[in-house]
Parts: sequence; structure tokens; C-alpha cells
Amino acid sequence: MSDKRRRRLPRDVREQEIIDAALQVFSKRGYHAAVVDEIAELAGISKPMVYLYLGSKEGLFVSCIRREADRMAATFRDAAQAAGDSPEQRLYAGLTAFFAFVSERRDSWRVLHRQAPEQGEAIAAELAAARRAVMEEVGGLVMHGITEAGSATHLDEQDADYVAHALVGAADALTDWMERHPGESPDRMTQRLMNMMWVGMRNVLGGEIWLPPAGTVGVGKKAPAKAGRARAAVPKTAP
Amino acid sequence: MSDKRRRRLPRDVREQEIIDAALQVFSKRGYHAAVVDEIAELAGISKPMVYLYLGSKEGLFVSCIRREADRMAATFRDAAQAAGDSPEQRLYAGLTAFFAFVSERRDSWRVLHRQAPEQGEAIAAELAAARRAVMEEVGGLVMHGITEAGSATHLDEQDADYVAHALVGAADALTDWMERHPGESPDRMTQRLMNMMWVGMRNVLGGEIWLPPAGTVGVGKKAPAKAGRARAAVPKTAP
DNA sequence: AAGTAGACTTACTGAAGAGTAAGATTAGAC
DNA sequence: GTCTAATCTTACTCTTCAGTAAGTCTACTT
Repeated sequence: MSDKRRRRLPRDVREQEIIDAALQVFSKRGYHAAVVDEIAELAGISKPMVYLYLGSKEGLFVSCIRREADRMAATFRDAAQAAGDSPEQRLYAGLTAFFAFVSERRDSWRVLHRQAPEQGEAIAAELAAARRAVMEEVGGLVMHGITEAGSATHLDEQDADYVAHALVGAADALTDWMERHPGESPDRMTQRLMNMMWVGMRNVLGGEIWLPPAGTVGVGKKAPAKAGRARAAVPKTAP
Repeated sequence: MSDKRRRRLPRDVREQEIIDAALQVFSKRGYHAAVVDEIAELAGISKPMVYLYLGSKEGLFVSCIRREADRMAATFRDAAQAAGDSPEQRLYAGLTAFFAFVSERRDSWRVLHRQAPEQGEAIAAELAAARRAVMEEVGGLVMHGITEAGSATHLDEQDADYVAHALVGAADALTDWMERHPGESPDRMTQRLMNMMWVGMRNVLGGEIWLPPAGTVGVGKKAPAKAGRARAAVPKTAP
């Protein structure tokens, strides 16, 4: 570490090192509280190098997001693809890989997740793009999952999108939960999530619908959802 | 508006007006990009007043969070309590009220949700507290929902907490989705969410468990989840 | 009508930190 | 060896804001 320090490095390598450092600092302090000097120091370099290579603080942050989002998406995608043809299996494998990813690379997760789109255009756009990529991946699995399940008389892209958002949102929130419950394995996280979502998913997308229990105060005795009652479909948005 | 302007107001009133203004500005710009002068101007007042009454920029932000979080929690709680005894109904009513709340008062939602805990201790703590309050509310409903459903041979507070997080996370994400799909009523949002979650919820909390489909590549023909296969329970975290 | 307390202002200070100008150093090409 | 192009540094500038000192004004009391 102190050995080959102060050695000159080719641009590509230094760039990655700078991004590594930036990731740590942004993760720890957040975008605004992060100070470029600190990032430079952590990268073993002086500030103007950062500006020379990455352009601006914002550019630096965008580079972090882009790199980590790509890695994360790839992790999910690779695991899903390796898991076979069934969307159920793919989703399971993808989610497991996701939880494993975030429980290691905490910094990536923090930067991707905890940084509100408070920051300027560029950053917000980058985060939105990253999220959209994941959404499409998941949305596709959901859609195909239903198609294959047979009961898909009714397919609606908007519904699939809705489900994908719910699923991703739940996974996000559960990541925070996982941080506070060490000892929870990625596998177990995923099992629980599948447990909760997979059945309900098929309901929504298959056109079945949950109906609010009838008006008045109900007794506490077995008054579960009316799920399973097949109905035409989720009605289109009435304009 | 330009009529009684420049009129001197008692402290309590001015304070609320300042918080109103701050909410708008924080929502639009985010915590850091927000400038106290702009808040003051919008409140029709000069900057030192803000500091005199609210102490600091951070104090001002905390006041916003606290007020809006209280309002939101109250909205949920009141709707749920008015809806009867059944947890299913309560959850339904609460969620509907929630979606209604966020689709009006956008500013409140943005400040509560989009502001990462990047900011200092105090703000992070305040946001965490707000979230925890909601979580407990929802967690309670989940827990009782299962108890009443009868099948609750196995109750685990940690599981209820897990479900609550998933549910709240999904609702969060769906709020963003709703912003991009105008015309979606709070009621419809809630129906879909209940549709997806309520069944799965009972699975997890009742001790049933989803199992990953057996190893190899499956054909696409009706290979749905093994849900419904009652098993001992979700195993305790193995240390 | 004089006094006072609370509402409100103008006009500052001081620090922090993004970004840069101007050059020093070194690795390799020839 | 010397030239050149890339790597890297020291030492600034300049802006933006949070926070404040030192009052002024007005509504209300007595």
C-alpha cells in the first residue's frame, strides 16, 4: 500500500481508483457533504486530477452511479439467466443474487439508493435510468411468469409495471431491514419475498381481483380476502 | 394576498407560514439546494425571522418533517380506526387514505420520502422516527390480521416486521408510479396492492412457505409456486 | 402619551468548498 | 541522451450561503 504509492498510473487505472474512492466517500457522507479533496486524498492523488479525469463533482458522482448500477444489474441478470427458463426460477435466482450483492457492496447500494434525486438533472436522470433498467428486467419476468402460468387470459403491460414497482420497492425496503437483521441470508430474504409476492402477483395479472370486505364492521372470524373470485379484469383507467 | 401583507403576525401563525414556505422550497430544491433567503421571501419575511423562530436551517427542516409526518400518520390512523374492527378493512382504509394524502400534498411526500438521510444526525433521526411510527402501525395490522384469520399457529414479531417493511416499501414505490400515471385513483392503487399482498402475507405469517422450484430447467407448463404446502414454520435464524 | 415588548429589517461576517492557472515531474519513444 | 506527452502538484480565485449584530418599527398596556 505504501509501497507502490506515488507511482504514476495510466489514466484508466487511476480513473477507476478515483471512482472507488468516490464511492466510499459519497456513500459515507452523501453527495453534498462529500468533499472532493477528501476523495482525492483517499485516491492518493490531488484534486485537479479528479477534475481533469472526471470533469466535475457531478460527473464523478454520475460515474459512480453508472458503474455500480451496471454491476448490480449484471449481477441480477446473470443469475437469472443461469437459472433456467422458468420465470419463477429466474426471479428467485435474480432476487437472491440481488440480496447477496447489496449485503456485500454496501457502498454501491447506499449510493444507488439513499441518494435522493435532490441533486441536479444529470444525477436524477442517471438514477432514474438505472432504476428503469431494473424495472424492465423484473417486469419482463413478471409478465412471462404469468403467461407461462397459463391463467393469463388477461395481460396488461401497465399492470406488469405496477407489479414490478411493488416488487422492487419491497426489495428496496427489505434491504434496509436486512441491514438491521444480520444473520438473515440472501436466500432466506428471497424466500420470504417470493412467498409473499408470487401468489398475489398472479392474482393481479391473471385478472382476479381482491375486493374490499363489505361495508360494516366485521367480526373477527375468518373474514379473509375474496381473492380467487375471478372477475373480468382490472378495469382500464376510466378517463 | 397583497392586502394584509406586511402585517405583523403573532409568532405561532408566522411560524406555520414559514414552515409552509419551507416545505415548498425543500420539496422543490431538496435540503441542500434550498436557500434560506428564498424560504424567507416566500414567507413574506426576512431571513433573521426564520433563525429567530426556528433556530437553524436544520431545525427548520426538522420542523417540516415532524409536522408533515404527524399529519400523514394521523391520516392513516384515523382512516383505519374509522373503518371498523377487521384488520383487513383497516389496512384497506388506511392505505387508501395514504394514497389520497400523497396524491394531494405532494410537497409533504417529497420532503418525507425523497430526502435521503444524507443530511446530519438530527434529520436522519427524525425521518427514521417517522418511518418507524408508520411501520408499527402497519405491523400491528398485519399481526392482528393474521391472528384473526385463524390460521395463525405461528406468530413471530420479526416476521410481521418483515411483512410491514415489504408493504410499506411497496407503497412507497407505488407512490412514485402513481405520479407518472395520473388518473389512477387512490382506491384503485390500494385494491391492487391488497390484491398482491394480502394473500401472500397470510402465507408468510401463517407459517406456510414458498419453496424454490426443483433444480433444473422446467417446461413452461403450469409450474407455479408450491405455496400452500404447510410446513413447520419459517425457521429461526440459524446462528 | 410614554413605555415596553415583541415583530421585523438592513447590512454585514466568515467559512467552506468547487473549480482552475500555471507549471513541475517522470515514463517511455526514438 | 533528449524530446514529448502524459501524469501530477502547489497555490491560488471566486462564489455562495448560513448565521448574526445592531438596530427600527408598531401594537398594546397603563
